[in-house]
Amino acid sequence: MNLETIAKLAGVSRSTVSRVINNSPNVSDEARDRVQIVLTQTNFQPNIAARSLAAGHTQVIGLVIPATISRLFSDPFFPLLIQGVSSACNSRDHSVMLWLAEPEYERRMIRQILYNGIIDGVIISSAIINDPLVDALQERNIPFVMVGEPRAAQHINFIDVDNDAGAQRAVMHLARLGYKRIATITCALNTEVGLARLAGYRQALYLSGLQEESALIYEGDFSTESGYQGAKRLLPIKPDAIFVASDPMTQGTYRALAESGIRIPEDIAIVGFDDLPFSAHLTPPLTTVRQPVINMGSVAVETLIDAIEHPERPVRHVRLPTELVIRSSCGLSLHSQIKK
Amino acid sequence: MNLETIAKLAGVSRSTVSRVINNSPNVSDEARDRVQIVLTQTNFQPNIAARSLAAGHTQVIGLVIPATISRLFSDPFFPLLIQGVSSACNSRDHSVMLWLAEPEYERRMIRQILYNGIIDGVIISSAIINDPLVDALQERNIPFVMVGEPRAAQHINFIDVDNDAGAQRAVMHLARLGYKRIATITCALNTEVGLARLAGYRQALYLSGLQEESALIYEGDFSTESGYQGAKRLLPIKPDAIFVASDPMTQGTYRALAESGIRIPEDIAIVGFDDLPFSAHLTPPLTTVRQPVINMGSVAVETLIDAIEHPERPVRHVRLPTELVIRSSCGLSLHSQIKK
DNA sequence: CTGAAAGCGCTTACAG
DNA sequence: CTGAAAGCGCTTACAG
Repeated sequence: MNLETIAKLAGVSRSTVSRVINNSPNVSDEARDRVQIVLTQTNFQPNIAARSLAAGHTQVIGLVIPATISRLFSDPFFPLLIQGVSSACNSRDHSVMLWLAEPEYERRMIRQILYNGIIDGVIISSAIINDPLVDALQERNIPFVMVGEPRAAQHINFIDVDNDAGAQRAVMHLARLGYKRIATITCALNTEVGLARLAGYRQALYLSGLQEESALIYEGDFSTESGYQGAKRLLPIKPDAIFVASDPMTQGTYRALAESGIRIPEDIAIVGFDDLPFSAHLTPPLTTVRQPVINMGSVAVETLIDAIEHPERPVRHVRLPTELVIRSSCGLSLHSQIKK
Repeated sequence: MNLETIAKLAGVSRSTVSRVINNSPNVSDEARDRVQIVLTQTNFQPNIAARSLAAGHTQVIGLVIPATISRLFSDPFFPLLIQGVSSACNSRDHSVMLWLAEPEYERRMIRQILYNGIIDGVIISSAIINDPLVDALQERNIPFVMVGEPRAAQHINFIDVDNDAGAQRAVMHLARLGYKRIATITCALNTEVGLARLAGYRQALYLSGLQEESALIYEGDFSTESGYQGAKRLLPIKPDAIFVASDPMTQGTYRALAESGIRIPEDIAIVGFDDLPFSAHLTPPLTTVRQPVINMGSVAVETLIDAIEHPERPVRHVRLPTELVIRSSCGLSLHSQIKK
């Protein structure tokens, strides 16, 4: 079943069939109708490989996620992102090819991604700083967009959230509620997110006239385990609130507090960042900064497709809004007052 | 950069280059060496689309996961599986194309999967019963393997774990420790896993001379929430142990018990099924049946590639072993005794 | 063992 | 608006 077959059935040439499939305007209504009918009757789907070869584009995009294996499993961020990308591709009639990679991927994988000749562009999520893939992509002029603002962003399409402002917002919330010794468990500080959220924390302390204290800052690494360790380390110096810079770590923090018999929010307040599906189901439900992850995936796809179809358009930096979701882990909030 | 270029550089024909790339035995050592050198020097990667068109295969496989969105996020099973598939593909020099779908996918997606002409075969995970994709695949004779035994499995390649035996093992463990009123929170019972694990539970009760009691069986749906609801529902009838048929539900169960002030394992024992990364980090660490998810993904890939390359070989049913991992949620176990 | 050539299923100037 | 034809980059009988 190929163009030839359809052409014969519709009584036109291969060229015409190709034109109606690709929505070319240069087809008479009559011809278009005849072809359309055969198309739907036969359930015809053009061969992507052939199209790729002839047209130079495939309607398939690559999604590469260079995250450590363990983070991939424990952080719902990734399934969420994949879902956003997948569904947007779907509705735009594209397909997605997936590469999961340890942060230091091998040259072989990069080569595969670059030269397989079957991909119109790529989305990179959570790249490391100075990702070699990024250089290669730029050099070969392959369209790509990053999820998460990269270090040198001027000529790179990216989608992100304002991590700095979001973090600041979360910590200001704490400060306004009257907390004085606000600690933080950061994300890995060799990532841009990690840095940005820490900067937001500092800003907020500054704006609130609170003293920064290095003992109150614990460097985590996104993992639940580091949230646990962080809490254990912080407790002896008695913070009255902790800003945990990524929700998965929050689970470890909750556990550490429970073990020490410290109650949330009575004895200590917790704010998170992400608002993943589980965050609302912690005990107590977590007050946290919401990041629209699925939406980030979709917007990344839209941006990529746009960059593929209009290479002349300028680079795009999309910054999606963040939102503080108040639940009951900070006490004193409207929500928890109602509960009492 | 294409075969032609390489051929020129190596002083041979296009055909010869193609042969060395594809490991054809019909090449002189001398020619092979010359080509090989140019190949590595130029970092050449053949165009998949062209290969596909010419050879009829692409070295790319499709992975389709028809799970509800919410399950996709909350159940680490999926990232784990994707990881297994991805890494096995990688080491076999294949790529993976991903389709996430709500269980009732549209005809359009099925068509895309079937006819895109770029996929050598597909892996389907967690298919629903009577999945239309499966029928279509069979009809068109496209190689595929399922992760999770399907209802009518005779002519279908699948990878699974012995869910029945695993569940039985878990419940026998409880029975041997002396628990008498053993309840269960099942997986969705419109899935094969759900049915199989329930069957294992029943078997174990029977073998232990325990009375089955319908009030002790609560139908969950894999979600944490259902684990919570299940526990709430079960508590009033005072079970002394619960077999929770999938670890994500276990988190809800733990929460419900904590809210009611019921201690694990002192007041009630819990066994799970899956052994996902978080299972070891619950408080107390969960005793559960380990399922080698990543490995299942890899074996699925191996099986698929084998089926693609050797269509004449018989259908394969792979059943990976399960293992009871004893931690401290059932009390009385070696592990918890040591801790005391 | 090796090369010239046909062909995979499309797209897209080009001529009409 | 439409069709004949060239061409995308490979693979693979076929002949030697």
